Amino acid sequence: MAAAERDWPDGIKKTKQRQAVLTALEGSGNPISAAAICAQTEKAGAAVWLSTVYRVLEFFVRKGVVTKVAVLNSDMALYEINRFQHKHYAVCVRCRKIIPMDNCPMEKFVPKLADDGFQVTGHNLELYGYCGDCGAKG
Amino acid sequence: MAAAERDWPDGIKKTKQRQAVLTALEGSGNPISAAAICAQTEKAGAAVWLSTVYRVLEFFVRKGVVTKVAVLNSDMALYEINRFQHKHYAVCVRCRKIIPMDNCPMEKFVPKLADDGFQVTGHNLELYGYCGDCGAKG
DNA sequence: AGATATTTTGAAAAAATTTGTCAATAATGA
DNA sequence: TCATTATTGACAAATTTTTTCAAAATATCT
Repeated sequence: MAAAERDWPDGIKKTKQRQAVLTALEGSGNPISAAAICAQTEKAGAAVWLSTVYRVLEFFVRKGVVTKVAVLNSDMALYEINRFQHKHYAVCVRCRKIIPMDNCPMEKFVPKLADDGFQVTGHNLELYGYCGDCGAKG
Repeated sequence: MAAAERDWPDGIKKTKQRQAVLTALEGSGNPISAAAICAQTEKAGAAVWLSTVYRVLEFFVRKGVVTKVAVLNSDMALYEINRFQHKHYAVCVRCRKIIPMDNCPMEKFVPKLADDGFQVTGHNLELYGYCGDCGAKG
C-alpha cells in the first residue's frame, strides 16, 4: 500500500479510510468517481463507506491534496490526486476513455474577459473527440 | 417571443415547450440550468415541466442546437444555445458569477496526447478565480 | 379542413448522486 | 494509558436527473 508508507500531508489525521481513498486515487492514473473509489477500497480489502469517501474527498480537496475535475457528460464528479502540475485530459466521446495531455495552452495565453478585475487562479480544460481505437471503428 | 419567429432548426418538431426552452436559453447570455429554464418558462407564462425541460435539452444537445457545459463545482448541468462559435467562461469561485471569455487559447495550439490517433472534435475550457467585485472584498 | 398516425408532454414516481445526522469508534496528545 | 477530539459507519434525506405511461398536441395524408 503505497499511501501507507508515503509522506503523509501535514495537519491531516491519518486514518485507515483516508489512506485507502488516497491509495485508490494513486492506483488510478486518471480521475475517478467517488463510487469507483469506494469499489476500489472494497476490492483492496479496506472497504470505506460511500458517504465517508465523499467526506474524505471534500476534506482532501479543501486541503489541496486532491482535485475535483469537471468532465463533460459525466454524471458523477471525478477526482484525482493533486500532483501540483497542470494536467488536462482528452475524453473519447464514444468509449469514455480518458487520455492525459502533456502540454497546456494556457501557459502563454492572456484571456480577454469583460471583467478587467477578474483574478484567474486556475483553469480546467478538457478536449473531446474520438480515441485511436474508436476513430478507426468509424 | 424571439424563438417563435426565428428560423426553426430543420427536422425538429416545433412545439410550444421547445420554443419556450429555446427562448429561455436565448434570453440568458450565460449557460443556465434546467431548473432555471423551467422557472424562466413559468415566468414567461408558458410553463414547461422540469422533466420536459430535461428531455428537450437532451434532444437539442443531440441535434447540436444546444451545448451542455461542464462547470466545476456546479451541482447542476448547465446549458447554452450553440452559437457555433467557441465560447468559454470564467467563473468566480466566491459569488459564482459567470463571465464570458472573448478569445480562446486552443486556436493556435497543438495538444500533446499519449494517443496519437486521438481526433479532437472539440474542447471545453473554464477559468476560475475571483471576479472584480469579490477580489476587491478580499 | 378533417381524420389518422406518431410524437411529445404532464404528472408522478423512481433512480442516481451527494449531503446531513448521530451514536459508536478510532486517532492524537498529555 | 487515559481522555479529548475528530472521524466513521449506518442510515436517512436532499438534490438532480431519468423513466414511465396515459393524455394531449403535432404533423401527415387524403
